[in-house]
Amino acid sequence: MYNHQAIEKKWRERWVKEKLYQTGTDPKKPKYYILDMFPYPSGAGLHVGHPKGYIATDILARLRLMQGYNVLHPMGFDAFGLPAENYALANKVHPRTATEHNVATYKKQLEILGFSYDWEREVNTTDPEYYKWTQWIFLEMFKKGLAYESNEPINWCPSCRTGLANEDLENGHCERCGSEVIQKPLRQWVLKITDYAERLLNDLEKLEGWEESIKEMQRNWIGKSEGAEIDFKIIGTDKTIRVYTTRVDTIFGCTYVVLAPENDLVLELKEKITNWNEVEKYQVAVANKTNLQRTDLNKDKTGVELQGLKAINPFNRAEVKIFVADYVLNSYGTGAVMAVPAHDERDFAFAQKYKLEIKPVVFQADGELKTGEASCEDGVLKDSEEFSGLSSEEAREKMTKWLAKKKLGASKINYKLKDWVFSRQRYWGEPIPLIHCAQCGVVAVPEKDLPVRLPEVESYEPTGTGESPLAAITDWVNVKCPKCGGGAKRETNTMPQWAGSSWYYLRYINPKNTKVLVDKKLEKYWSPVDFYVGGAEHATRHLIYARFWHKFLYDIGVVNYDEPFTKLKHVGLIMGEDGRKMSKRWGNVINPDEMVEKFGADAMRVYEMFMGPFEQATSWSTNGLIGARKFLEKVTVAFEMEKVKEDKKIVSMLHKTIKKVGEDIENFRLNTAVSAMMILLNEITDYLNTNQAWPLSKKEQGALLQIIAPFAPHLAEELWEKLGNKESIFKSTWPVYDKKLIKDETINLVVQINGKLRATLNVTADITEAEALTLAQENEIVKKWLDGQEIIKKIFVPGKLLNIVFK
RNA sequence: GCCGCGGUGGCGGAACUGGUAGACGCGCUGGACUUAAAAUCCAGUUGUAGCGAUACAGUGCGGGUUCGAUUCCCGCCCGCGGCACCA
Repeated sequence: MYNHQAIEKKWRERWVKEKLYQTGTDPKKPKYYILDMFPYPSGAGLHVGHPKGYIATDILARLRLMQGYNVLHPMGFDAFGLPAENYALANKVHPRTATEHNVATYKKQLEILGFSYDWEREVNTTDPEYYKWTQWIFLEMFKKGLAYESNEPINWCPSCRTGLANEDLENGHCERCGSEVIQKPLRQWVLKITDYAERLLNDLEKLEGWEESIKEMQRNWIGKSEGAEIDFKIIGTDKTIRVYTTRVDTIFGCTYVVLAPENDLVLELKEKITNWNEVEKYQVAVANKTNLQRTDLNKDKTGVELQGLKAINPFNRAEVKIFVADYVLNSYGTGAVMAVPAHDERDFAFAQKYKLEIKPVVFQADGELKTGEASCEDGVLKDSEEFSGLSSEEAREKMTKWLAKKKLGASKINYKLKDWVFSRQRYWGEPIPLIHCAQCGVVAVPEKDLPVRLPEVESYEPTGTGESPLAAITDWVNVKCPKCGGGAKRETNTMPQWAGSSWYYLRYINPKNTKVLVDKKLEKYWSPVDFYVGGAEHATRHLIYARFWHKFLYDIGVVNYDEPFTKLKHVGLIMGEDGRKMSKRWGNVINPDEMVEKFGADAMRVYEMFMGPFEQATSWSTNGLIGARKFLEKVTVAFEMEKVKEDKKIVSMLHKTIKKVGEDIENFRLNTAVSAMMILLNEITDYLNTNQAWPLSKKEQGALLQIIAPFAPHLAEELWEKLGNKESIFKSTWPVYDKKLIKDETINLVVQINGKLRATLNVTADITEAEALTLAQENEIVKKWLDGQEIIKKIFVPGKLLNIVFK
């Protein structure tokens, strides 16, 4: 049993003393920027799932270090946010105090796992010298017109008493606290991310190093759709209903139009609506529904006809009824649709319920038409006047042109992506650096006055009226207008947690320099991030926001690349031993500190990599961890042997393993890398036991330690030193495998008969087909199978197999 | 419903661009050591039949392509993740 506690402590101290992991700056060397998503330092501390990603990046970082790269492998903390504030509320301590405490705990926990972070570059989003630049970026956006105030109804969490972006919702519930979100009109700052929608979508194509699943989620989230807006005149008024559709081709089947109940047009038509009472009652009923009721109860469609009004289908002059119904969303498209029940499921359900006409106009090539349901596929148009006979695709193009010519509509692209609600009515966030002046309007805080620091407050309690607690601090709020010098008030909203994490990867490049956001020269060298690793839960928020900010910074000339992360992998969850998500509720939470103390950081590292494919979720098994420890134990025992008696076969195996481990780390296939090392160790141990000597020379023993080192850095250092090396193993050069040695002299040639394995022959690797056939035919089993058969075909795969086919 | 990913022993998982299915680890069984247990070491471990060599079946299900399919194609079933009245 090796003493992991003593060894690990010894080497951690030595690494710090020697500044081993200080970021390399030799300009002649290539660079590698490898980054983990930085954690939010919660009060609960790290759980075993956290380190999985960190271990993997650490292994790759250490490989790159040994391959002679300048490696940038930093860590920091995303420390603004609600939990610290709520904790502060409950315990009457400043959120900063709670945050500092948690950061210290996290650092300690990260330290004992032996990561090669350059802590001199640590960032913390709550540091005023950091958030100065978060504020600066916001101001640049403000100056470019990308930040605007909006009084539109926003998602409001009554429990957190704060506004939320669409991305922060989960089935109409607050993602953070789970309470039901309501719509509340409130003055908010909003960022025009939709201006970047097209680029955010298109540039996904360039990101070859990203997993398809995450790119797909982003595509979904951006939700581009191409269609047309069409005007329906309302008879007897000067008003028109503008609808949005992606299926102009079905317009001859339009039998009514629908407005969202909140559509302003409804109120404008009040005088002409003969059943206004009924309509108004419906509007109120819908307004009282929560988001959840509106979206989740998608079974029964409801609505009310606007009696006394008809609209005109611009294509065939048909008069159609007008409805309000809450299956139409005011926030998407124009808040109005043309209903084609024959070719849209929702319209079909509504038409059935209210006994409205269903008129099919698009047919499949075979003339078939489904009955009892809407047929939504493209087809060939009928009963569509001059457009009859066209395919849906042709029709869409021609009809859109027709609309444009007649000035009755135009083609239009819509996105599901909404502008980003960027303000929070909270204390523990970056103050939005704006000043409201009665004379000058909204004025940016001058750059020289940044950062706008968070003031000390008595109470963190949100006011509940929609104002941030900052609003109560009058001597902070009241300022002079930077423009006119008159009395003015500070903006009291703060930024969402996503703000600080939208650019932190740039800060690591020059964390000590507070004069600029990012040093251009250093940025040119280090950007973009070569490899980025983190949880899939950030696929549609953090990763879209960061891409958005990065593109903006690119546009204003701050950065050289228009995508921040070249390669991205997401880390699979570690589940409890019972296969369920780790949670206090199930009592299946594993504490990493305890595991490290008992079995060592090296064992923990090896085990978490060995568990399964990196991206996949797998269940924890403490027995598995013990298995990893046993492997390290074998390594230790082997290095107690001094005598050497080289063995060709095992030397060859070592070289194969060097090749495999190197390639597997590159491809993040860390489970098979560990397995390959275990196989090699098993061979070595067998040899040691029978021969009482090492099958490898001292130098080869060193190479073995070098490939183990990224996985189990402490133990590798210890044994490396024992081999007589004076310098750290991470200052050594990654071993190069000998191509000649990985070639096998003999192979097991598989002999199949009619595709079934019947024998394996141990033969020289370069055996020819003729030789193989002769040998095979001498084999007793093969002989038996071939007896009396007429061979019609032979397939020979050199170095692999011979397949003999008869009859 | 739509999109993405996946389904292999008792369990986690391996198998390169179609070429020995089950590597490696866990667990289990038997044995050695021990007064005993733990630890360690050795042997076995997909199922069925057989003392055995061996044979047959076998990678969610049903088809297909191929000398040969976990891998490719078609049609299903199930699980996970995301989105969801987005017109």
